[in-house]
Amino acid sequence: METPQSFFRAGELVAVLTAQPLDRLLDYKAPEGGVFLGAFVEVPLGPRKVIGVVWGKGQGGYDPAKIRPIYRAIDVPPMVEEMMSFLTRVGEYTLTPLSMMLRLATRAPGLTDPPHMRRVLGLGRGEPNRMTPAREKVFAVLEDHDGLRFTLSELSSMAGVTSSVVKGLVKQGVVQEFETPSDMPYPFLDAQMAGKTLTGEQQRVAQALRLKLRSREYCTLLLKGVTGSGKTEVYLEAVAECLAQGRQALVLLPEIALTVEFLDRVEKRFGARPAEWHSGVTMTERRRCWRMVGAGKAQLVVGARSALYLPFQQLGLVVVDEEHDNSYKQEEGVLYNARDMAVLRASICGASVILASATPSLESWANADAGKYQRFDLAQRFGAAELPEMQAIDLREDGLEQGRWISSTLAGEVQKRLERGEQSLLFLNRRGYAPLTICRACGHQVGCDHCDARMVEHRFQKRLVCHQCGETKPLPEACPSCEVEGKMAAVGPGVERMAEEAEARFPDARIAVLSSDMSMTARALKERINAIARGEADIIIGTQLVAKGHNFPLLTCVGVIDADLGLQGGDLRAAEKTFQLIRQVAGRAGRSDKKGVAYVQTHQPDHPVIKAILSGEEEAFWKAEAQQRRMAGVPPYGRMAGIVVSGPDLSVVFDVAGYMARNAAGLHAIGAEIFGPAPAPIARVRGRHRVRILVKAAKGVAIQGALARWRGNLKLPTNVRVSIDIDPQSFF
DNA sequence: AGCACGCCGACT
DNA sequence: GTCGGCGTGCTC
Repeated sequence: METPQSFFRAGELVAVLTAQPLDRLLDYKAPEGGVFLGAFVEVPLGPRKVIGVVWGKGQGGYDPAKIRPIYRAIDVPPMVEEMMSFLTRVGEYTLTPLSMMLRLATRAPGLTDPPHMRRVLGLGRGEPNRMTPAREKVFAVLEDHDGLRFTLSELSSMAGVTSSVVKGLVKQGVVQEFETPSDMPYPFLDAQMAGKTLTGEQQRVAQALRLKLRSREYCTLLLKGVTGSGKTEVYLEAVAECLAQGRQALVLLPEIALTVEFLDRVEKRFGARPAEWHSGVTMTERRRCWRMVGAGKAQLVVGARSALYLPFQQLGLVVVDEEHDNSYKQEEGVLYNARDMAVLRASICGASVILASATPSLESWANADAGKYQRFDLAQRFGAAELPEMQAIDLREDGLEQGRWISSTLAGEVQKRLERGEQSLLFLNRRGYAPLTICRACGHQVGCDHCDARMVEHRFQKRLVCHQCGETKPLPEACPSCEVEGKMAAVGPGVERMAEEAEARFPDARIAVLSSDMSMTARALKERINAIARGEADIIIGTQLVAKGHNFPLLTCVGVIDADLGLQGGDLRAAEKTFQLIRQVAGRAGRSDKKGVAYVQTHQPDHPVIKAILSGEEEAFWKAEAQQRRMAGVPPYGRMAGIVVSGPDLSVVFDVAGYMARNAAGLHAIGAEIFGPAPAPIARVRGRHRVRILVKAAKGVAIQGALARWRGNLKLPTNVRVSIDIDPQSFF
């Protein structure tokens, strides 16, 4: 039955939301045949045709003579009301115009195209004029796969003949061309297939998750499991339950590199691969994914944060794996945290959320502590009995030589592993060769011309690279400032320089560097990691890439080169991030039956965070950290917003920001505090100066309204932009 | 976002 | 005199 509001007859006035940055709805006339609420449509806008969604009944108030009809409805199922309300709520929360939200939800290629067809070949009629051995092979393939059809390249490679053989047969009509929709349905995922045998603990947690799914009511579950405890196997049971209910499931991963391994696991568990959605998939594949999800025909999607905006028809479960990972925070365009928006989306459509991590974010820990999330712990490691032993190496005692970063104690431990044929991992969260290049004559530091960042030397590429904007330039022979030649020097270590030191110290060892800037596809990277995991390297040198969920069964020694690195900079989350990262890296050691040890090089072994890392007393760490934040009134015990004012002229930008800070009565009225303006963490990006204001309010206060009015009242000079980041990731 | 309209500097 | 810079405003 059509409810009165859900269908509009031809000629009726409807409000359409377009993906143009208009920030309001436009009225159109419903087309011939009418349209449903939520229908994806093409509408005329000025001289163009743009995509839109029927958002409700017409608002009126616009010259009726100028109202044009909807051009046509697009051949995809209408947006469900849950999705419309999700986009509205995310927009309100993040202070993003609704049109921009729709843009996120329609980021699929060829949405307005008619269904793509592709040419496939099957058995035709009659006999070929002449039978040859090559032709026989083609017929053999077609007859073996009774009635199945293949593309030209599939058929010729399966038959082991060139495509011209097949083309010749097509010409005679004995092999026939057919048209078939090119968006292939995804293979069926069999939720009834038996999974891996679970341990008692895993089974108990899996069963609890299944029961939660069965209630079909919104809930968020925090699944905390130490590295190697089988978190994935456990939440795949929840996925199985969801699929068995006929609902769709979404698994979010923080990094593309993790998807390949995850796809394999899904295939083992459900007999086929799920849909994939992230920046690495091809246009055709994206199109297929979006359309199949919208048609309710993709049972499971594995993807990056933007997969949250896919047009699910009946979403039952969202898993946010490695939920503490800060790459879930979108830092450009629409500023949102995918972990939090996953919870919002699930709460709107009665789905469950599983937040999985070995080292949960303080936010999730606090929500579980407050009873908002239900927490499940997997305490036991599968196989290996315990977490690696943690040992501090006090760099004040175990001194380092100039230009060296591996202490003699750590070197000795690595040497022992080499002799035993075991692997060692040296962890340093810094890409490139050296983070800083200075002139020994005048002290000049080489910075990026467009940003405020220092250029990082990448010796493999023989260039300096800006990690902010990607700009590169050759290593200068002479100082760009004083022009003295041959005095440019690399200062500080990056992974490439660590590799150099390791090669010098362990000349016979096979050394592999794993860093996120190695331009590799996800598959190639996974391939390399697998090769290393099989034992094709003795010493692995890596950035935080290695902390994220890869298994190295032969690894028994982890060396954290600089545990103090993350604690500098005074960021609010510095302690939490350092704690999580080092715990994650340490968890790489001793996964199979061999015991692992993690050596943590530090100048401050008595620092509370370093002590918590070493002792492994997580609950104590969290309680202490929570207390600190509660006292400071910062997230998750207070609300924050970061306002970045940017423009090409620094003094104009500062004037605007200063004016904003002084004229914020509306914010003071709701009890908010204002800090700044101060230069933003990265004070210049691509030629634009950035100045930051921080707004802090009590937890219960909805600051969006006041912020929106504050921004709305401004008359900004041209070229100056103001962006508001609710719940910013970094604070200073 | 695009695209047109419109008002001021350096060219044929 | 005009070509074209991009600031401003509009799109149902």
